[in-house]
Formats: sequence, structure tokens, C-alpha cells
Amino acid sequence: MKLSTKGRYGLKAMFDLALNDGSGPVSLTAISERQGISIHYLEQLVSPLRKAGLLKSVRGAQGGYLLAKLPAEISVREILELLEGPLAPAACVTDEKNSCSHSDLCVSRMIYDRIYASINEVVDNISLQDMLDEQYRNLQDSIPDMNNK
Amino acid sequence: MKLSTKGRYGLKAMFDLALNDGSGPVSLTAISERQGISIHYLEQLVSPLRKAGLLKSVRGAQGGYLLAKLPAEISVREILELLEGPLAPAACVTDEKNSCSHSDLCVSRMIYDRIYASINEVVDNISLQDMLDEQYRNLQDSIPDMNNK
DNA sequence: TTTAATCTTGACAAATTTACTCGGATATAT
DNA sequence: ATATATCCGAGTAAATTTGTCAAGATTAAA
Ligand code: FES
Ligand code: FES
Repeated sequence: MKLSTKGRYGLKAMFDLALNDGSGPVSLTAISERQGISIHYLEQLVSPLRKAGLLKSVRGAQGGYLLAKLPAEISVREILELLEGPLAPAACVTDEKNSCSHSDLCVSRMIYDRIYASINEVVDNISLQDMLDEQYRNLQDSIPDMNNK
Repeated sequence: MKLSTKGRYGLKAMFDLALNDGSGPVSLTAISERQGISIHYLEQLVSPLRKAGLLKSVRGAQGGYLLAKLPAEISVREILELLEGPLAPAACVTDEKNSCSHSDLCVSRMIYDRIYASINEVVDNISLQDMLDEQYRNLQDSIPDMNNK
């Protein structure tokens, strides 16, 4: 029931891109160094994100990647779903197949449906901008005596 | 982000046991035939459930397994967590380890925490009894013209 | 124009996890 | 006794994950 590194690294990469949003293209080398992910592996993650229109790429020297939309317009769900597939606990939730039981009425499936819905409720409502805001809040808190006498 | 067959089959097996609750021990052979799961594989699933006190076993001929508690007292979370481990989307949510980032403040982790909480919210509040109720409701609905003139 | 940086693609491979299978021991009702 | 069960620990084949690598295309800058 774990996300794979694809989803986790991909989200980290997108967040890194969001942090550097507006500063021109960011090279995979830079992301690789900051986040500790192999460049070659990053290439795999970034490719579907670009094809789906979440990223734009700039080729050639000084090139790299940049967000195709505003951070507020990119949800965590889009990112994770693209890299992991549907965030469902069982295939039958999103596939047409009757799967396990002969009948259409499967009680287990009701549970998996509900889990799927609750996960989506969370990731649908978090954007990269929300992550940036959270990061900023964390940085504020890590400066302990800021508002003390 | 999928459950493994361990969790899915285990839940099915427990539901099967709940359906036959009160009718004496149910053999793995019977569950195997009804649910289409290999007996040897079922043994693996049932073993931790017994050790955790969710099931009781009766050895020897005419033996089998039965629920150790009332269906209302066994939650889907207990079952799945026992067979799958914590239903968290990343290891750092439940392990002590700082994991990905050097700092304790990881924005990704905030997201994973929230997903974890929302999954548990669902599975904590569904018991085997709830599944039985749902099953009964489904059976009622499948008799179409019951309340028609 | 040359060079260097970077994206792009696809194939390949190691490591890990999943999803089982198998053999044999132990226990008990008939 | 015998048939029917649970128990227990190995072992294993397939699938998935987690990368690596090589070769080529594109473009910016010198
Ligand atoms: S149809 Fe998917 S669990 Fe039953
Ligand atoms: S600490 Fe787990 S995602 Fe950052």
C-alpha cells in the first residue's frame, strides 16, 4: 500500500520546480543534486509529466524544465496519478472488470471505493502552491526567536 | 498504491468467516472453494490473524477457524493492517526515520500524513458487521419486484 | 560553425517484492 | 486406524520496482 519512488520522487521534483518557478528553466542536473535523485531516473519521471502538459521543456544549453501552469493550478493528484496510475487500493475500483466475485455486488469493493474517494479528496485539494505556502510557514517556524523580545 | 493479495484475500476470508459466524468451525477448504483461493496460500493469511487474536482455530477433523470476537468488534483496519502493515503511502509516515529530507520539515510528508489519516478514518469505521449489513442490503435490492404491486 | 549542454528515447539489468507451492508434522473426530 | 484438519518453515517463479546505459536530437552560446 505504498507509493513507489516514481510518485514520491516525481512529487519532490515538481515541488523543486515550483520553488524555482519564474527563474527560468531548471536543469535535471540541478534537481538531481538538490533532491538526491539520479538524473537518468529523473528523466523517466519528467517525461510523462511533460507529455501530460504539466511541464514545459527547453532544449539546448542552459535549458531545462519549467512548470507549464501556475503552482496553484497543479494539484498533487494530477502529479501522483500520472506517475502511479489511479490511487486506488484495488484494480477493480477503476477497471471495468467484475474482478473478484461473480456478482456485481462485492462488499470488499465498497470499502475500496470509499478508500479511493477519501484519498482523492485529500490530494485533489492540495496544489503545489499549497505546498509552497506550507514550506514558507515551516521556514518561519524554524526561526525560533523571531518575535521574541 | 495497491493492496496486495494478502490484504484482499485476507479480508475476503474474514468476511466469509463472518457470514458463517455461529455455525461452528469453518475449514480452509470450504473458504478456498467459495472464494477461489489456494488452501496453502490461505494458511499464510490466516496464521497472523490467529496469532493476533482475531481468529480461533480448532484442529483435527471437522475443525477449522472461527471469529474470536463478534463481527461488530472486528474492524477492517485491524485485518488489513495486520496483513499489509500500516496503510501509509510512504514509510516515513510510520517509521521514526527522517527519510527523504535532511530537515524534519518535509512538505511531501505532510501530504502522506494526511492520506494516511484519511484512509484510517475509513477503515477504522467499518466492521465486519457493517459488511454483513451491506451484504444483506445488496441481497434485498437484487430481488427487484419485492415491494411492487 | 563549433562546442557543450541538455533533452529524448528505448533497451537493459539488478534488486526486491509478491504470490504463490510444497513437504511434512501435529492434532482430533469418527 | 483413518480421514480430515490445522500448523510451520522452506523454497521458488513471476512480476514489479528501481534504476543504469547508450545513442541521438536539439539548441544556446562562444
Ligand atoms: S470486485 Fe474487487 S474486491 Fe470484489
Ligand atoms: S520525509 Fe518522507 S517524504 Fe520527506
